[in-house]
Amino acid sequence: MANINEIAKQAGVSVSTVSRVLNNHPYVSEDKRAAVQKVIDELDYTPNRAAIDLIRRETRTIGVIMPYNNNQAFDQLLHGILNMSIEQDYSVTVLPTKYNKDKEISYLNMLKNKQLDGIIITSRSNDWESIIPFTKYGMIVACEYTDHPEIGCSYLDRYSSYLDVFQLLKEKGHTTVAFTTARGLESKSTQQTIAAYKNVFGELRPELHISDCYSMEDGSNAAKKLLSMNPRPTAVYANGDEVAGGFYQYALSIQLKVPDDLAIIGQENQPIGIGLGLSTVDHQLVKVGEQAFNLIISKSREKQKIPYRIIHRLSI
Amino acid sequence: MANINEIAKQAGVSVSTVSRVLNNHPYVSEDKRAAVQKVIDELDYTPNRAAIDLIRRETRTIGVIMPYNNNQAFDQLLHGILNMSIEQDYSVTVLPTKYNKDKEISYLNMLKNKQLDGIIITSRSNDWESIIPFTKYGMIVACEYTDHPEIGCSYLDRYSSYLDVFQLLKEKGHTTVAFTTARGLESKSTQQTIAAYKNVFGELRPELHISDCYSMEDGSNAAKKLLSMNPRPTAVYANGDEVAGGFYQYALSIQLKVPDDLAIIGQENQPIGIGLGLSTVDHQLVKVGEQAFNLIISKSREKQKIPYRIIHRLSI
DNA sequence: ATGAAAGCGCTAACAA
DNA sequence: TTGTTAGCGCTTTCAT
Repeated sequence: MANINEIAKQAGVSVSTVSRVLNNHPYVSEDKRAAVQKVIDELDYTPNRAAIDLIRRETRTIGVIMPYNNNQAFDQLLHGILNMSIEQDYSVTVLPTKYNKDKEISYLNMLKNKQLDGIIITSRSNDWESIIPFTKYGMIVACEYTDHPEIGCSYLDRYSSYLDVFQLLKEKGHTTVAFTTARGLESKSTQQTIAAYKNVFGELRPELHISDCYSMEDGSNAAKKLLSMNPRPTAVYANGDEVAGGFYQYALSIQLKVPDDLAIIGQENQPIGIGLGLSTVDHQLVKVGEQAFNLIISKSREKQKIPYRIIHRLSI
Repeated sequence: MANINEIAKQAGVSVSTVSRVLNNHPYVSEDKRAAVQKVIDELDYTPNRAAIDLIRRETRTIGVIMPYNNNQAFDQLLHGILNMSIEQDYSVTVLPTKYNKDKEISYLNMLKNKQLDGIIITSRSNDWESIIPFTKYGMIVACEYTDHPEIGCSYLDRYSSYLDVFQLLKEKGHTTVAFTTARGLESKSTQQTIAAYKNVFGELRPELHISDCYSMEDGSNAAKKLLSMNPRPTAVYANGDEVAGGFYQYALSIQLKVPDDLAIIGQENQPIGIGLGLSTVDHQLVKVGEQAFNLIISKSREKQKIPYRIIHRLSI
């Protein structure tokens, strides 16, 4: 395809003038501008983005590190990020890690080679010490809280949220309450859940915590295990509405009534929870994503807490 | 950050030699190679990607046009695409359109300005005539069938699949069967559903088709409408397992038994369907995505049909 | 208001 | 095996 020299030649002007009309600079006479535009249209010319990126030292592209894309929570985050990227005319590149440390680092290197202006980390497997050196090359924003001043944060206060829910359950008279998590102890959010639990109920009997829950099916399996205990839990806090849905389904299948026999509360206000009428705590992940994007492009390293809200339906 | 000239100077070699070690070219003596590598490590140097893209005329990045990211079906496609992109060391950029025609065209322009090597269209609002001119600038692959030879296709044979399901339902003795779709008549897949329906059942009473169904809640609402008809449908083919789940939920809530009073079959083998034991037709969207990606990077304009499979559970 | 020219950081053809 | 050099397509001083 034609380049800027070609346009300049055919329009009978210099490349600088062409560049000026391309970038809407002032101080271009109307006739020259028109002449240039005419040739641009005729030749169906578009400036080469790589050349512009090279000279401008920016790509207007940001990357999103996420373990999986086929997961409701990460999907909500991504959705928020995409919302803002459209408004701000940025591109976003998805960087799936499956929690592979090396992969994660290789993605961070895209900052170093100027392929990306910034990276949003929705979940990570490397520790901050390995990540922070890359802030030298571009903005890094996390969707979790961290003290490190180099990292901007758009986060939800999981601990408070978990505390709230467990307290609510306790107030309703539940003494044996179970909960599920996605990852195990290597995950900060699992650790926070456990801490909140202990804060409210004193101690945690290990069998009341089931990890590796992602789908409705996982929820059903967890319910099966939990509800065969004696005494069995009277309430469960699931790490997502799909998992909560699995609990609901299994409970019904063994003639337990929700919430009388089993109280259920999920997370993230997902479609299935709406359909099933499950109470949930909405961590507003879409907003978390939107805010993360805002931090990136405003080059801010602020720590921004996004409020959660408990949505009361009929399952607790 | 340092550039290739800096490395060359400090290593006491020419830039070509540096370039050669960077690209693992043969004909570099071991000592020079070592010297260069040493400086590269010391200076923590990484080649600038924009410069490489500029000269190579490729970005190793492909774009994925999709209406929404927060949708199970598109998510499966994206998942497949990401699977292959990791293997092939490509980046993928998400291009959300919300079915906005202009936005869609602006994304296609990223091919023209060399920002993207190729684009996968998972769903579109522009007609092919507007899209095809862009094949001049890069590969375009669609996740639907089209005759146009310029467009590679990784597609599912929706018509056959719909035909199969309706036939199955008919064989089971159902005469009044309803179905749901996402979009209305502007969508080819809706048109195909209707055509298959008419092929099997002769005519379609308009009230048996409900569009704009995306979530479980939409499914419940559709069920409410459908099941209050007289005579009411005895089977429903939902355009997704979440929608099917909504039907299931509503049917149970009014004491209808599945499948005796209402047979339900969904699509895409989603977690909720597994949890609820709903029969479904799995269009293998992950594979469709993977194949689309393969077509793009092998620069093939083939038409590849991905087989579907009906998964029999207990809801029909 | 316009143009000449010097890069941005890299690759590759050519020469040695 | 190595170096010189001419670009890739653009932006941006600096003159004029």
